[in-house]
Amino acid sequence: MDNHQIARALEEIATLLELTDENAFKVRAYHNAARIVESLRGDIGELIERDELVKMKGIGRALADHIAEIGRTGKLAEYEKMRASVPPDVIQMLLIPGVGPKKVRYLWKKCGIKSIGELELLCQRHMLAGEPGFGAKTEEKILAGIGMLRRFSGSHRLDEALSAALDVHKGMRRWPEVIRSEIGGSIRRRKEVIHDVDILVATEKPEKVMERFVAMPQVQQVIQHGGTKSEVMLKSGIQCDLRAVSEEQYPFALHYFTGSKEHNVDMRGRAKSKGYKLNEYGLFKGAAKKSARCEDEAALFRMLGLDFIPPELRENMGETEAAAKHALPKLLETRDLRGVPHVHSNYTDGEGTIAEMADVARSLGYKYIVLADHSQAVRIAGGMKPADVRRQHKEIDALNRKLKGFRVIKGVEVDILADGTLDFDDKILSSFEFVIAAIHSHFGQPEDEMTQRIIRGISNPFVNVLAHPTGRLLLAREPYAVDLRLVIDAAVKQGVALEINSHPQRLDLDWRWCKYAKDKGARMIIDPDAHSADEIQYVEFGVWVARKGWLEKGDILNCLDADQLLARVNRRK
DNA sequence: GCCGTTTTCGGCCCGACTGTTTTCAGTCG
Repeated sequence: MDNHQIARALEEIATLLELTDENAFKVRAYHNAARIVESLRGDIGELIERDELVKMKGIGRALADHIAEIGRTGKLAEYEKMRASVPPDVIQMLLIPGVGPKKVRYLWKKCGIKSIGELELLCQRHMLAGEPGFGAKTEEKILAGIGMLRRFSGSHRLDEALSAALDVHKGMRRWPEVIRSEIGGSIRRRKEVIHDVDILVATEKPEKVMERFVAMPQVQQVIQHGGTKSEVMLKSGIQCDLRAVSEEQYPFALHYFTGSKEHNVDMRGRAKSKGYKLNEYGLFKGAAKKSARCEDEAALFRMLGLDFIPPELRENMGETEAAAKHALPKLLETRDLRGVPHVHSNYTDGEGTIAEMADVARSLGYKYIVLADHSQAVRIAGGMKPADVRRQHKEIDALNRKLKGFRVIKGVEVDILADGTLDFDDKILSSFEFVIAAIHSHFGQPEDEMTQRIIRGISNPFVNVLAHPTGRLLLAREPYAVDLRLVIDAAVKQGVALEINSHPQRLDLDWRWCKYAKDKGARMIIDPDAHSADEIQYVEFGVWVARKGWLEKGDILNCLDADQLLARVNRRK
């Protein structure tokens, strides 16, 4: 079993333990272990063999043994019986907003309800009110929750959540009661998938702000409406939470509501060990009623002996330890990028002409683009035949003669065919200055076949970059089965860079792999895979991925000028 | 279940909101 499968098994056990009313801290230990295993890069089999899991923080003797058993046998004997005793649809009920393990357990054990459908029926017939802890309002809330669950998946891509958040936030900033405000939560941490929008305001009149918030035109339904905290469902289908604090409390609250939860737990533990109590309202020494003063988040980190931790890093992946040792990376910034690789034109499935794409990139301050239209096999995108390539290269030459201080590099996104050969022969490939290789077909191959296919594809000496290494489409298509570890190792060996495809639908390479790739000596490029001129700005999303992955300027090839970039990649041939 | 520069036992982050409650449990983040 691989890391992901083991993590899922641990999550499942944690959920089962919740339903059986097990010690909450034990439940947390399993959730925590699942997260650790999920973010582990490298071969968990080796760690199991060498019995090194137990050395990791959060995994003790018992969990290490359990993980080993799951890794070897695919299951955990101790929990098989429990799993068999809980009907799978009972677990589904936990997905209903407002329904947690305690309620599910009661409904299942005392009322015999085994599925969301049964629960819905009983609520509609008002047969639940009267049970201890359940009333008419609870029935309404459960029905609303079921409706919400059916209408909305509850997961949204970062670009969609961000634009919904900005829309609400823009309106809010005009209110006279709002002193300052910010979008926090996983959007501020730039996670690729978002569950809800968190907004924080500093104000002296929280009730007034809450009234305005729940009455906003973007609001579809009010879920909660309190004096300092409210939750609504937006018409866009995204849940939006608002918290209000005072000006003095704001930096503490901003840190708290940015998360992640795991980062916060770590920070609070750190505060506690230094004799403080940390919450969203302040940092309190001993039993003090009055908080230490911090004008911003940086001051809060300083109080705890830490360097400022950028929001993207706050995932409890070693950032506080690094901050304590003044060893945080100097993260990549968008202005470090000099050029834009991987843009498409109307030669294939792009909307813009080559000149239009170049113009927009130039107006954004970039020095070059790498045009990379599809090769012939990608019929649906109108892939280029050799004659199209020759025509395109003439057009680029003519354009480059006219452009001053900007360059269009002749590139291609060539398909890796099912057997690992490339869609153009070496003669045509040699006519390009920059070759990006990609998978666009036969996604269903078994893992070892896919892995070998990709490795064979990138071993062609004309290939410079492997595009979107897993092929995932967020919330739409799973990654294809591939051993990314072997692929990254092969890319490093071959001197092939890995793409951080910045299209918000892909964000592939995933940030969780960036650190592994970097440690192995890989280089990355950040590109928008732009199919129209306005998509060039997607590179920002790729920069966020790189930042989440602890990457610095020196890790990214398109922080180089065009000449340096080409000199660098041409060393292969 | 984990963990230890106060601890190998007894802690484990902390608070808002809601609904069903006369003081609190459940849920959520």
